[in-house]
Amino acid sequence: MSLKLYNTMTRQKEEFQPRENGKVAMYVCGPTTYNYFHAGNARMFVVFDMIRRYFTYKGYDVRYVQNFTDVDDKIIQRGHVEGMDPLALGQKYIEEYFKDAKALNLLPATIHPKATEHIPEMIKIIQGLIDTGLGYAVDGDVYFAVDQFPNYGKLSGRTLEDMKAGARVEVDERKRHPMDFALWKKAKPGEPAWESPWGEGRPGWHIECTAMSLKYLGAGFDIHGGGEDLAFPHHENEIAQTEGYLKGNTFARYWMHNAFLTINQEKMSKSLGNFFTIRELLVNSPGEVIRFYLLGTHYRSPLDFNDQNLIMAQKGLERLQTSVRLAQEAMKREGSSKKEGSHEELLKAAKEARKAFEKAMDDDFNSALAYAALFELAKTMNANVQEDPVPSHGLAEAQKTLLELGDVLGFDLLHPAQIQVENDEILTEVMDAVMQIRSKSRQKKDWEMADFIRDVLKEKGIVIEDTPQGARWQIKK
RNA sequence: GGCGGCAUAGCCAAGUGGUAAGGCAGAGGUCUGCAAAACCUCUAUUCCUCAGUUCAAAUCUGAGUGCCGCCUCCA
Repeated sequence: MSLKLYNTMTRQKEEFQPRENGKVAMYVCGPTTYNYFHAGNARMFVVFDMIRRYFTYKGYDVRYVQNFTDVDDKIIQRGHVEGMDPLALGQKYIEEYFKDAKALNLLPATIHPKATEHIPEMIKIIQGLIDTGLGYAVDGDVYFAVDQFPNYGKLSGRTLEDMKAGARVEVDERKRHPMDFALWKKAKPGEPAWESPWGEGRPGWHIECTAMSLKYLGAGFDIHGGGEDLAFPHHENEIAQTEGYLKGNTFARYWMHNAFLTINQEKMSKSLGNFFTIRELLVNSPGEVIRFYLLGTHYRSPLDFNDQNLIMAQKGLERLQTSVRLAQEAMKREGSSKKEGSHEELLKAAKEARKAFEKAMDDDFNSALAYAALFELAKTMNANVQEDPVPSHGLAEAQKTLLELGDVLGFDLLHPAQIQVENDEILTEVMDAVMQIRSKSRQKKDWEMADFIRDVLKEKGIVIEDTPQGARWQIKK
């Protein structure tokens, strides 16, 4: 039952050993809130949400911290463009984040700290770095001296020499080393600013994660995650400043990075402008479909985004939802099968699905492989659901397992829309009447009328299906 | 220039030494007044190319080709 995960730091899969028995402390880099988040960001959120859920399933008490970068150059720039106070803009998109997160069924983090609420903690760390010679102030800016930190580059597997050779950026003359990065930025007039020992300014990008992760998780916490583009420079710099501040103690024990979402094989990014926000995608696709699509590929493989893939995901998810629906309908029917064989087959299938599911997820969270376990179970359920009488006992267990495992991946296979319909008394009564009328037509072999009713309702998004046990209907958008 | 990743059926996608999961699409069949759903059967002698290691390779090694990412803000 051991769980293996790929650690970017060591470039191999390692057995997960928590810092503290039975507990997992993880920090995931959250969004910079200057816009709605896009599908690429969503992949990261969904992947780590899935990881978090699986740890919980395994019995760990998970403390999950995801920050909001609510002050930074892009927010200031965007605020300027929109004629809005940058800090207010940052808050606005924090609120919008939660709307989209809900649609994707992302669990709220244990703590969602904001950069702007942790300035004093950051100043303290920066001061500590200056005191030990790892940081230096120049004209109101403060930089981290990378050549004073022995293992700079250990996460991304490069050396200062490598980077010097490949430097593509104009070097700020005031820096002691070209790769030195900002811990504190002096404010220009009109920019959001906080008082500090070096004058008015704002924190550099990396320092917030150091301050907030140390505050809420403490040194040497278990997992630090993010998109693979964060490995360098963001996480590299976090390691340097944090372990420098901690006098060499380990910052985080496992580093996890998800691969990108691509569009036409190219990285989807705000910089390239080739992105879709989740808000836009939600107009045509339910959040659960987007989620199903995002987890259908292992998190460390690139995933190409297009409409066809989204449609395939929708069909796949519907298959699982249909299976649950069929099982529920079957169990409502009278009687229970005497045939032990069906019970046995279902119980065995449930057991094997769980086993295969766990095996897949234990191997570096292979959600794509875990899907196969769900589909196999659904297939066995479907094959037994038509039996009359119904093997209720085995079916109930199988359905329970399918729902539970689906939930671990963040899918509600009970199909919320359907539940809503069932709670709508008027709709249910009207539909009962319509179904009776159609049933009469069919008894009189008035196929024209029966088909007409079916066609009209289909246009309204209500699908009627005739079965040996009678007709049934469901909402399908 | 430095560092790293990927290449599996029409499409998506698992599989890292033992003889190709799963999904979507497609074909045939069962059921059905028809339709839908579901079920059954079929759909990669083969995993970018070439060479090598091995009893055995999609999996390991080397060379090559193609695509992508990081090195600058980026999930």
